[in-house]
Amino acid sequence: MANLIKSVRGTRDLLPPESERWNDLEATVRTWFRMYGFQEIRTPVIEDLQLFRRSVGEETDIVSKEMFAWEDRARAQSEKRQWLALRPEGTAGVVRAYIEHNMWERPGLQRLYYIGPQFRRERPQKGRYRQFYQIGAEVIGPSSAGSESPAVDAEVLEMLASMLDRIGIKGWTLQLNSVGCAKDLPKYLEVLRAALKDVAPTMCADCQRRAVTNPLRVLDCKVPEDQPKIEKLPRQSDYLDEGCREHFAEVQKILTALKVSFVLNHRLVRGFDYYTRTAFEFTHGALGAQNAIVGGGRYDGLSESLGGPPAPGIGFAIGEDRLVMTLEETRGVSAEHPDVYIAPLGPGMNIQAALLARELRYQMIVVVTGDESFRLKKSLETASKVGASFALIVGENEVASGQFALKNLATGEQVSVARGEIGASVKSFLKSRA
RNA sequence: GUGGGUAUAGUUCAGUGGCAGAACGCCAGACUGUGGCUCUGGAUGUCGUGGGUUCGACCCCCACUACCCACCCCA
Repeated sequence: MANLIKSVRGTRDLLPPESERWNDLEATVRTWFRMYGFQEIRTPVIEDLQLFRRSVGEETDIVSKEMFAWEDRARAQSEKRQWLALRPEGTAGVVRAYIEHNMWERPGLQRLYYIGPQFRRERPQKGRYRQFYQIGAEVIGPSSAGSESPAVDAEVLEMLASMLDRIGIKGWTLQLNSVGCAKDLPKYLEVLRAALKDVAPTMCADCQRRAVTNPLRVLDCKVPEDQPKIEKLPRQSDYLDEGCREHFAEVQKILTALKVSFVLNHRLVRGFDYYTRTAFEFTHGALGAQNAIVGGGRYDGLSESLGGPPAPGIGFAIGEDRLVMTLEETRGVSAEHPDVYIAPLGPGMNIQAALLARELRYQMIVVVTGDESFRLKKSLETASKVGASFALIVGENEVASGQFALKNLATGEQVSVARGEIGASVKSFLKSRA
């Protein structure tokens, strides 16, 4: 078994029963989205590489070194050369679709959600995969539709908080910050750079590098010795312009009134260039080093930077892999079990079993069948191993008489039931148990 | 991209410079169409890959690869 083909680095298979847990999770998330008027959008996994360069940002780690990208061979010889990429995040594609399909012409705000895989060529570790899944949502639209309102920020955050509660995530923390806007950010960066010029050389190697490439990331440093120095750096909150400051204050006011708990973290920095004003993260302690389960923020200039109309928006992405991981800390895994295992007995009985199975399935009963070649002993053994509630014996005698042996595998009790009654007696038992 | 750890049956893991192991799981049987419990039997490994040391390597050495964890980054 040495040279079998295996799943490639950073990817994995989701097998039952874990896959069922993912489905459960997605089902509750979908209904919760619906309660807030969100509808699903499905965009391609492949996009034009330029999309991510222009939205996430050329200089970010994600775009500069973590993308799976290749040149489209069909066009390589023509003038219209094109580079394609597997999407590393979901917002860019949604905003691209918003622009491409003139969605600003639709009434009101667009409330869109998506569930799907994202790809980043990182070194895998706990809670970090090269193919990972995000549950994301965006609220986007013209300002006239209210897209810039702090009420939208607050609603999105309140939705997330109650969604996490509903899913059963205990002990999350919401961290909140305002990262400024196109008007005030350049000024803050200037001040920060100036301050770092003196301090950075005394800090850790990473900070020295970040002071040049991405000064905001210095705020995110975790090296203990650097902390006092970072605390003395100028704060972004002191450089927000009037509008951003009021906006942020209003978001907090609503959240407080709604009793959504949060902590302000003026050092919260996000990794994409498009974020403006409200930025946030939901973190959870059970995840090790990769402790963010949700990340998001406002992106008021993104549409325009992609050549679209002004369309302020706010969105987030939940790390579904990490969400499931935190769930496993608190809940047990429950497997799916068939209601009835049909044990065909002897030549020709596979056909009879198929007929009966269809009748029962039409009554929404979960049916799995054995094979007529099996000895009854083996069929019953398999039936109890797969966790079926009942075994239904289908032999020549039963077919001839129309009376079938239905065995309760938990109690061992066996009854003879007329063909038309099988579904009803199975269902009444399942109902009594539930 | 950098550092540390790990690699033996389907799974979780023992193990010794001299014949490859356990538990669980899987398959079969304990007289005909009755499971769970029990008993008996069985299969499955190039001991991650490639080199080296040695009379002899699963074990010692080197390289590679993969996985895990951390840095980095982020969901």
